[in-house]
Parts: sequence; structure tokens; C-alpha cells
Amino acid sequence: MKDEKPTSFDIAHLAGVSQPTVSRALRNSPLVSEETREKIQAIAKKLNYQVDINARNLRSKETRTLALLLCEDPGTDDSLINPFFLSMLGSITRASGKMGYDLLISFQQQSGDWNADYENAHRADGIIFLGYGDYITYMEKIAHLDRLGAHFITWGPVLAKQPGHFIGCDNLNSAYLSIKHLTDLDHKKIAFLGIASEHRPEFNQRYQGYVKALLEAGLIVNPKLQIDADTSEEMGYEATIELLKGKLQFDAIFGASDLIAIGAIKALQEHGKRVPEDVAVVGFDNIPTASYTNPPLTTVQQDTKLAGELLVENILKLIRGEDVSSILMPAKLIIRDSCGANLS
Amino acid sequence: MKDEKPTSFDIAHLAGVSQPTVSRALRNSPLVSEETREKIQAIAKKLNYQVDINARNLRSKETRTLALLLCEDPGTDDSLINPFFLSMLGSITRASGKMGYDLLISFQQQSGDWNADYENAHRADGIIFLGYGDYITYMEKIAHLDRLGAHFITWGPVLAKQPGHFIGCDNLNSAYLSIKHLTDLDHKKIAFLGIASEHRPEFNQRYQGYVKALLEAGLIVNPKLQIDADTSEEMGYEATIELLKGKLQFDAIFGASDLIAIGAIKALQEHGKRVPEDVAVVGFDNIPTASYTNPPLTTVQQDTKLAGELLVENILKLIRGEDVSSILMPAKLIIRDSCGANLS
DNA sequence: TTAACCAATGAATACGTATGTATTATGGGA
DNA sequence: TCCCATAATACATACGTATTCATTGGTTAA
Repeated sequence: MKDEKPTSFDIAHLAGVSQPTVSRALRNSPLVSEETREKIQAIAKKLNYQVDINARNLRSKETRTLALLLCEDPGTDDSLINPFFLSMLGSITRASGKMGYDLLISFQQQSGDWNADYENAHRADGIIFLGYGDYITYMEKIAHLDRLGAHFITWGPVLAKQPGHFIGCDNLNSAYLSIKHLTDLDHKKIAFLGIASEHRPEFNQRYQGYVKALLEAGLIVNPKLQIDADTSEEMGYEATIELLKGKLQFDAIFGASDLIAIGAIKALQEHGKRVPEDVAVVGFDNIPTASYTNPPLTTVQQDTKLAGELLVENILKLIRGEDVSSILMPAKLIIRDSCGANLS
Repeated sequence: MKDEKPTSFDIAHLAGVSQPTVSRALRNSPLVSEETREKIQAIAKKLNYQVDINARNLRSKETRTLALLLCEDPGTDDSLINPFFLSMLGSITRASGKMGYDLLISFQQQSGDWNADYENAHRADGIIFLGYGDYITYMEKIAHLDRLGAHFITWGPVLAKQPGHFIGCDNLNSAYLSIKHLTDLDHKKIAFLGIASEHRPEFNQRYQGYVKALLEAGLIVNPKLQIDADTSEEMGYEATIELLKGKLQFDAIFGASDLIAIGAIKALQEHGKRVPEDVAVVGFDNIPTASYTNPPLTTVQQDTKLAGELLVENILKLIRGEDVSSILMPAKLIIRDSCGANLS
């Protein structure tokens, strides 16, 4: 029907007032009389008027938009994302909506210039990093962002003396609890499937929890039982094959993520090992599929809903210039059948 | 270090040219000499200059942003979204990024004023609806959007004489294939779990495919074997309980979505029915979990990657004013163990 | 009665970019 | 030599809003 979007001038004209008065009236400024405000708001409603976001943002230098950046693994080209991230994504979307912020989502290569595209271009007031790729590389980028005064927060491992702000799972204690569960069930030769290098500190922290639990149970830590595997079913599968090919005995596997654990179960079963009778398995993340594996996977549940809310809450604090400190989130062990029953 | 974001005027000053020349140089306009352009671009790079998106959008009345709207079911308050939608979301994000568009994501109540917030406010050039809630209600909203000349496309059932533009799965034929698979395996009393009303046309289409396959196999269609269930494990579970409580015999269940089928399997097994020996089960969507249920679920795979790409491609066509027609996407039957082996 | 004051509104302007028009310089053809 | 076409650039302005400052009319206190 109407071709042209109405502007505040149109409304001003119709109401017989000036444009600034319209602007004020629509923002419920106390500077306009109640009578005028009501008249203006009625006209605005009738015309289906909406403030032009771009004009407003240009003028007020604020976007009320957050950017969510997922670092894309160059390897995986198809659209299968880590289900744990998807769950986080859902909770972040809701949380930012609740706070009146729009959410801009983007997949980025780690090689890209992250800041350029978002805050610097006034596209968003702040950035939430969900998957950041390689940690060492990320740190270099962070340093740059920080120098530019960008507002950003990261879902990732909380370390000492870290630049930027992080919210992450208490990997060490969560992994510790998992392993303790295994040792309590009398498992003695527990393999760790996951990258333990500095490039993946969250896995590294889980490895530390693993070591702590073993030592506490009086068991020997055998580094040969640690096999590198990144978060995917394939990597978990292959790592398990490698383990099976080796000469070392093992009676349990800690998969540093559910996908790894799922791949492990598959490999074990294909090679005639029963889970949990021959080999117990635990995972990490509690992705939806974890309760449907056969047997159902004992794993560590991360509270993605709370995590999303905290990420949003804290990035908003940063935007407002308030102080923020990194947050370590406790996780919970979900016990299912993949570890076997307590034999004691 | 620097407090103020540099503007095109700053660059112009440094380069000894005017601001419009900077604008043109950065957009590679043929109106500026190569020499000038290179000088300007070098300065821009050094200053880490980025065009202010808001100013550009205000001026050019274009946002290069798409909005993705998920209609939020008022019932489910937590952040567990339908995994099928999450998969679509991932593919849409990638596709729009590939086309140079930003993606704005929002969960909406069906009661909200969808258009107001996005295109009308110049926040996005077009809208992709992923979950639209109740179809009848949605149609009313669509009519309004259409009248306003909004650009939008919907992932949903393709029907005759539909306003707006839809891209959706070929529900009828896909369900037909599933049921035919069951009848080929000699199942005769097949239940349909899913809402078959006009409020959920995609389920309705699946029901039509179900009917078609039964008739073709010379079987009787018993409406009592259709039980309402919306897409969730709980609803599938409850519908199956209802089925079990009834006096009707059945030897197979078609779950109108994987989540329904998963709930059905759970209910069946809890009540001492073996799957697939006593009751075969098929699902729809091929969510990641489908291959991990016990037994693994035979289901219909939707090509979410292609769907996401088509949605983005076509909304861009609409934005450019090109013609677009609705698209019906073929799906593929994924045969797993939940239907049993061919007995013939 | 008058000065000071407050409430309500209008006028002017800035935000940073993109584009239509005007201007300058340069070169070629007659 | 002069004119015109063309290339390159500058000038002026529009986009729609929000804010600062100025103005108006009416009210209160001295």
C-alpha cells in the first residue's frame, strides 16, 4: 500500500509539532507534555512507524547488537557443528533477546580480521567468542583486540594471567570427578583421549584432573595411555583403534568430549570389546545424543543455559564499562551405564 | 591506543583529497585514478579504517543483513531447540556468510509484531522464517507482511495457492517412501504419531503420504491409529502410551519426527515391546541422535545444507526483486535397524 | 510590577557515508 | 588557436535521528 517508510518528520507534520518533539515523545522523554506524547504515539502507531535503526545507531553510536563469532574449523566444510556449541548458541540467543539485544551470528576463519568486521564497523557493541580455534593463535588475536579497546568475552578455559575475559567450565574438577568415579568403580588402567597440548587448554585442564584423580587413587600415570584426539567422532574412533593396536592394557577410557567418547565406543564394540564390561567409557559435555548411545554415556553436564546467560550478562557489563572477572562454572557428573555398576 | 574511530574525512585529510574521493576509492570506483586509490587504500589500511555500517546503511538504504526468525513455542522455556532446526540454522549461517550477508537471529513469540522489528526498522533486508509456530496463525501474519511489501521466505510446507514463498520438504512422498518400506517388510497395522490437522500442514502432508502408501499396499486406513503428537520426545512417549492403552493392535509406528519416534521407542521398550521384532519404528528428519538410538532409527533425511543454501539464495532473489517460486525438496530414506530386516 | 524561573517546544546541528552536480585540467581534432 | 570531450576531483547535499541550545508563554516570588 504505502511505498515510503514514514519518518519522524511525517509524524511531526501530522501532529503539528517539530521532529525533535516526536523523537522525544516516542522515547517517553519527560520533556514533552503527556498530551502531546499521547497524540504523537497514536499517530506513530497508526502509521506503523518504526525508528530507523541505522539512523538511530549512527546518531547514538550504539547498536544494541551483540556479535557471536564461531571460529570455523577449516577442515569441516559441511554444516555439522559441534552439538555442544549449538546448545550454547541457543541459550545465548535467548539470553541476548531477553536483554533487548539483537544477535549477529557469524562463522569465521581463524585467519580473518575479527575485529574489523564487527565492533570496529559499529555493527555490534560487543563480541562473544564461542569457538575460538587454536588457543595460541587466538591469544595473539585477543591481544590485538584488547589494545584496540574492543569489548569481547570468550567461552573458553579460565587460566591464570589471561588477557581478556573468559567464562568456562571447571574442566579440572569436572574431569577429576569423572575419573574418580571410574577409580571408585575399581578401574585401574584408564586411557585419556584428547589433545593435551597448550593449543587446547581446556583439554589440558581435563588431563590435569585425570592425573589428579589417578594419583589420589594411588595409580600410576602412564603417558602412553594419552592419545591425541580432537572433538569429533572420527578422531575418537581412530584414537581408540590406535589404543587397541598398542600393547598396553586398559580397562576404561575418558573421552575429553562426548563425540570422542562416542567414537571410542564404536571402535571398541567393532573390535569385540564390551562396554562397560571390558572397557568403561566416560565423556564430557552431555550432548543430546549421549543418553542414546548404547550403552548410555556417563558424562559431564555443562550448564549451557546458565553459561549463555552469564556470557551475555558479562559482555553487557563490559560494554557499560563495568568490571568483569573471569568465571569458572562447576559442572555435574551424569552417571549412566557406560561405566558399569559399582562392584564393591 | 587510539580512542576515536577514524572516518573517511580523516583519511581524506591525510591523503590530501576530499571525503567523497575516499568513499569512491575504497569502493573501487572507476572514477578515481589508480594512483589515488592506492594511496587512499594504503592509508585506510594503516589506520585500520572500517566503513561505519550504520552510516552506510542509512545512506544506501541497504543493510546486507538477513534476519532469521525462530518462532518460540511458549511452552518450552529452556534452551533445548529442535535439533533439526539447529542443523538448519548452521547451514543458513554459513550460506548467508558466503553471500556476504550478516545474519541476525531472533526467537520470537508468535504473538509479536515480526515485521516491525526487522525489515521495517531497516535492520535487515529480508527475513527467513525457520519455525513459524501454528500455521493458521502464521498465515494471517504473512498476509500482513505481504501487504507491506516485506521480503521474506519460509521453511515450511509447500501448498497450493499459498501466499508468500516457501521452501520445504516433499513430505508426502518422503512419508510415502517410509511407509512403503514398512509395508514391503510386511507390516500391516501401522500407527501414525503426529498432528494431522490444518495447523500443522507438514504433518498433514506426511499423513497423506501414509494414507497413500497404505492404500497402495491394499491395507485399511484406520484413523484410530493416528494419535496427535507434536515434535518432542515427551509427546511421542505419551502418544505411544495412549496407543498401548488402546485395544488396537499395531505392528509398526511412523513418528512424524525423529523426536516423536524416539519417545515412541522409549515407551515401547518400557512396556516390554521389542523394537523392531514386536513393533517397527520409523522417524523423520535424521537428527544426529537418530543413528544412536537402540535400535538405530530408520528415518527420512532432509538435506539441511542444501535447504539452507536455497533459503538464502532465494531470499536474496526476492530482495533483488527477482521472481521466486516455492521449492519442494526431495528427501531420502535412511534405512537402519528399527524396522527389522526384510522377511520375504 | 517586574525579574526570575520553569515547562514545553522549536531551531539548528551532528553522526559518517554515498551520490548527483559542478569544476578543473588535459588532450585531441579541426 | 580554439573548442569540446573526457578524466579526475571537489562541492554540496541527503539519509533519519537525537541532542544541545534558544525561544516562547506562563507562573511565582520579591
